[in-house]
Amino acid sequence: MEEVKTQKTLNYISDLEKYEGQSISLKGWMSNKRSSKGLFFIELRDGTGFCQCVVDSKNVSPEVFENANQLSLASSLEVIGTVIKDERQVGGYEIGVTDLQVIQIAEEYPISNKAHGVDFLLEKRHLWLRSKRQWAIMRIRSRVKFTIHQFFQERGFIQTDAPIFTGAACEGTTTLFETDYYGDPAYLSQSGQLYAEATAMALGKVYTFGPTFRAEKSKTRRHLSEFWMIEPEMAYYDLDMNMSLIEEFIRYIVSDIHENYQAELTILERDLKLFENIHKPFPRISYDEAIQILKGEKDVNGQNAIDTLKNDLVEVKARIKECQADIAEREAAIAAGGMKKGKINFNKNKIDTLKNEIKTLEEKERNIPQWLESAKNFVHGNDLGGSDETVITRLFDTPVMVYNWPKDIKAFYMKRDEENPDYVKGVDCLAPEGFGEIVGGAEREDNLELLIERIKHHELPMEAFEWYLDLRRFGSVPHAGFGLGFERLIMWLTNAAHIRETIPFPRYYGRLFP
RNA sequence: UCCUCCAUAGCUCAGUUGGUUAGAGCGGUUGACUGUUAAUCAAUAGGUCCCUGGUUCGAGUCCAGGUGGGGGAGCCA
Repeated sequence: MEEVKTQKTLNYISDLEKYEGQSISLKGWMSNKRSSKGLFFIELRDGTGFCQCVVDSKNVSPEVFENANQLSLASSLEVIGTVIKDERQVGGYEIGVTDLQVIQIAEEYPISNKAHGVDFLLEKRHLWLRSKRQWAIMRIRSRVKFTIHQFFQERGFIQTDAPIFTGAACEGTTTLFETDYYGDPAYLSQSGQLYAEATAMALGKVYTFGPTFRAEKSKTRRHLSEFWMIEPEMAYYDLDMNMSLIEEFIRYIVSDIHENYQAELTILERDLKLFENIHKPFPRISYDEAIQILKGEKDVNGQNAIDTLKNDLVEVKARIKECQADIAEREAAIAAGGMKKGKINFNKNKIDTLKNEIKTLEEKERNIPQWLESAKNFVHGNDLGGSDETVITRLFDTPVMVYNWPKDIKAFYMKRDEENPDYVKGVDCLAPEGFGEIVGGAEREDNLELLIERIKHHELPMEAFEWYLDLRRFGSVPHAGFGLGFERLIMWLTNAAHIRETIPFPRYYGRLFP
């Protein structure tokens, strides 16, 4: 290889403000290029950020100018130039290029800066991760992971890992992935909770943070087959202490992102209302109250769930009419003739965009009546469905905690309510803006006899739970914990359209590659 | 497993009651333009209309079956 002129220390886009007026070298990839006569605007990304590099034929040699000309999308390169403050730029700085060396000219890059379908992008996930939105989501994901550890470590929690191979289904409800374990069947863990209960009895306050696996053939924007879950478990905590911890925890993470990840939130076009409201207390409502709200029997802050939903439907229908009128108008204008080609194309594009919007709206138009029916006809004692959660959280601007659930729809290990034995001390935390359940938790049943009764009632294999029952035989104490779906939290924070965007390489029904 | 929508150029999509040679934008290529922000403008290449069968003088369009995908239900975080 030829001797390459490079500096020994690397400079990064994230540090540009330190180098204002100085000459530096940046190594990265070209994410976009615009040109004018004698001028190239090269958008460079280096992993730490994005920055426009200006190649002016007046300031560089003909060879360097030709190098810039050759660059194709995603090509790798090194740029040497002066850091110039420029308010027009997203990061506030641009590079006045003096030298530019090509590292590799990329083949035709499949991902353009225009719209793509989700399936196509997931097929190219290894490349899609380079796109600006994905970049922002991955950075926030990394930060939240760090912050979660920080939150618990600061409070004296010990991280304990739960096994991934398990011999039996923890809760006996969901479908598990079966594997061959030295000739015996084993399952990929669907929850680390029971193990966290054991380590909590050893270490007091603990948390697990690892992958979990569910073999449900779910095809929704909120499900993955492999996802990360964080599961704190605290000895001597009751339901109220548990709820307070959930609230403090979520507020801590959301506030941290708001304070430190402004640039990423801007790229993601995240509505900042979430961050303004996160300091308000999270409402705690019982299951019974939630049902009353859902059925429209009880208002929240003067708002009625059923009326709100009906109003949504009216608005959707009105918007569809608006779009249709707009399309008709533009089509008539084109048909009338005398329009220039550029203007015709602009209008055709606009029409396509409107048609797309109508498709999305029509899907809502089909769904909302179903949600209305589901809400109105909700039978007390059933579990809340995804649409029911949306209807309830629609009325709040902070996360909402729903506690005290009918025992038959919850897992066997939840502690029964002494005052009302048909209920258990479970809690679900629902995120606003339609993102739904992000936390499920409970105070655990600490009474040996009652726990055995519940295992029998759920027809679970008693022998598989003997070790778990030991936790109640030897110094049983009140304790509580919760599980937080990491990707659901990221989805909510980043306003991701799909949970598949919140993990580098998503695994779900129908996808194992890349 | 059920309900529902969809499959046309590399990508995102139009394509009318079945009718001659299937269109646009983006991306690619070539050219113009010295401050562009998904730049703009001009030209140009690019097609197994998902598969199989059927109806018809004639199917991208209609019918049946299949395959693949989106959204939702169930289940859940």
